[in-house]
Amino acid sequence: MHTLNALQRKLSSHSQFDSAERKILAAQFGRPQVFAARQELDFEKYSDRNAYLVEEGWAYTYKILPNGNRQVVEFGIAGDILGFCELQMRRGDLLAATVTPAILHELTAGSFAAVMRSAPRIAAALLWSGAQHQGMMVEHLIDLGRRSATQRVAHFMLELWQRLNMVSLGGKDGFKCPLSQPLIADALGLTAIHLNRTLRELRIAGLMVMGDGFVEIRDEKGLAQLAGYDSTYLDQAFIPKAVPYGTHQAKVA
Amino acid sequence: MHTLNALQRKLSSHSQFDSAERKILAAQFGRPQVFAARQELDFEKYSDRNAYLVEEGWAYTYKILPNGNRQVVEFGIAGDILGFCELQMRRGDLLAATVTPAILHELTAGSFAAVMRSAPRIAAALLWSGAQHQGMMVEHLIDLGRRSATQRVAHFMLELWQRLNMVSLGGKDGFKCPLSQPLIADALGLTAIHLNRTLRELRIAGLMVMGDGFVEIRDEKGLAQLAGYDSTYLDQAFIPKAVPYGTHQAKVA
DNA sequence: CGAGAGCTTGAGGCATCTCAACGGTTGTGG
DNA sequence: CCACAACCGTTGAGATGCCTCAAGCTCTCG
Repeated sequence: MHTLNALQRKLSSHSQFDSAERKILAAQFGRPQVFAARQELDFEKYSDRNAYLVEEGWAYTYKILPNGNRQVVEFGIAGDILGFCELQMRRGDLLAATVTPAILHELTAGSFAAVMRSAPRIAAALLWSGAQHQGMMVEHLIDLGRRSATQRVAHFMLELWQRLNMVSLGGKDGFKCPLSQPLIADALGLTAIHLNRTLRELRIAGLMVMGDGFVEIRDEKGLAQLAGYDSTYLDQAFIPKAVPYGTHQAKVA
Repeated sequence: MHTLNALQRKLSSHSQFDSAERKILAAQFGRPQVFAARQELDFEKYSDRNAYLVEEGWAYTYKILPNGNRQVVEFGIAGDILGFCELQMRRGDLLAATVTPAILHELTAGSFAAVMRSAPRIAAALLWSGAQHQGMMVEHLIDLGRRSATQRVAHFMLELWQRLNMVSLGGKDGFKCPLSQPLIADALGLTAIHLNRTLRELRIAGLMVMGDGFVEIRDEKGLAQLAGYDSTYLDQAFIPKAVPYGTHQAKVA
């Protein structure tokens, strides 16, 4: 039961699980597999569709356009679930791959349903995590739509840092980051070339330095102001007042 | 029970509801309110957070950046739910407003929980709709990140047309569209000025015409090819094979 | 030792933005 | 009923942020 640490760590800021709940999680999600770096992930590996829960390492989802352009939709780190929406819906054009060597749990629609059914508190935590995920997508949208290149990079790095800190993978003044410049560029809607120049600007401005697989945040406040960064959409403290979805003891007319 | 038609129409492509289920829907979601055009919607109207289900009319969610720029996140038409993720999560910076006069249902976290609990098939349909919604956000992301202005407009219009058709609000060769050019521009990450020129190009190319509150699709295939439009992410036919979330009769180890 | 990938820099081009202006429509208040 | 404000749609001219093309260097891997 030493696996599934990442998901529990992430959801723990929402609620702690007891041993029965941990058992359910382990039974349903506990099939970790080792993947090499730069390996494609198949959302249709079996007859049914499946999603991936990241236990360790980095992965991402992306789409290739007809003209060959690539748009990275999201990066998955420990505790993240990739392909959740593909689980619900046939959608052949969204692809996924690992960045680094990674340990992933393959989730099926059935295992998901079982968890939602039998462990209401986990279900609520997963929905909370889904809402957070959607908040990130909104922010990503704004990045691409209305922020300049420097703002995008600053915002992206601050968000990534906070996400890593939420699963104890960040450092005091930076974080390990295996993402290549072409990969980040395709997430931010930029050219790798322009991203490179933007990173240089941020370095010269004394705001942040990226290199050697590490991102060093030199001036958090400066970056936050530049990016208009407001982290409430990742807020861990908020717990909904109302009964969370999935508590199935009561009957309602 | 003549209200809530829009949601049922939208979800009907996923599954049909019986009279008991319709009763639950009406009891929990059936509090329609009339709103004027251009009216702000408050996600914190009551002590608890609330979302809005669109019954009739058009609305949208957006965010204002520190520099005054606006990014429209999504447009809501009949059957759409705005602020779902805000229901889960405190997030003060996302705003919403009506475009036209509109009839909206105010949804609370509690009413949502009650539906999820007591009507599994509706819960499954709502999750399906949520997945579709997320698919749209992915496509929106790609619009902003990797498509040219003409491609964005073409893609946006085709998607909107299909969404309207899904709730029987579209026409054979176009649709009524109350969105102003500044509004669409802020959704697509463009200037209103440039959007205007882009629309002219599309008109001259014989692909589509927008004017007088109507969008006329002149060459659907041409637009689809230009935009790289693939509508599978809105596919209505797909129904997941596995047991949907929320069926709570069985117990799982 | 060669191939492939990433990082970096230079020079030129273009898609889109900014600033500016005008006419039409709608709503509003005196 | 008129005057005015606010918003929208449209067009022009100039500026610029980002892209494209091109090249060289480094590192890793087979």
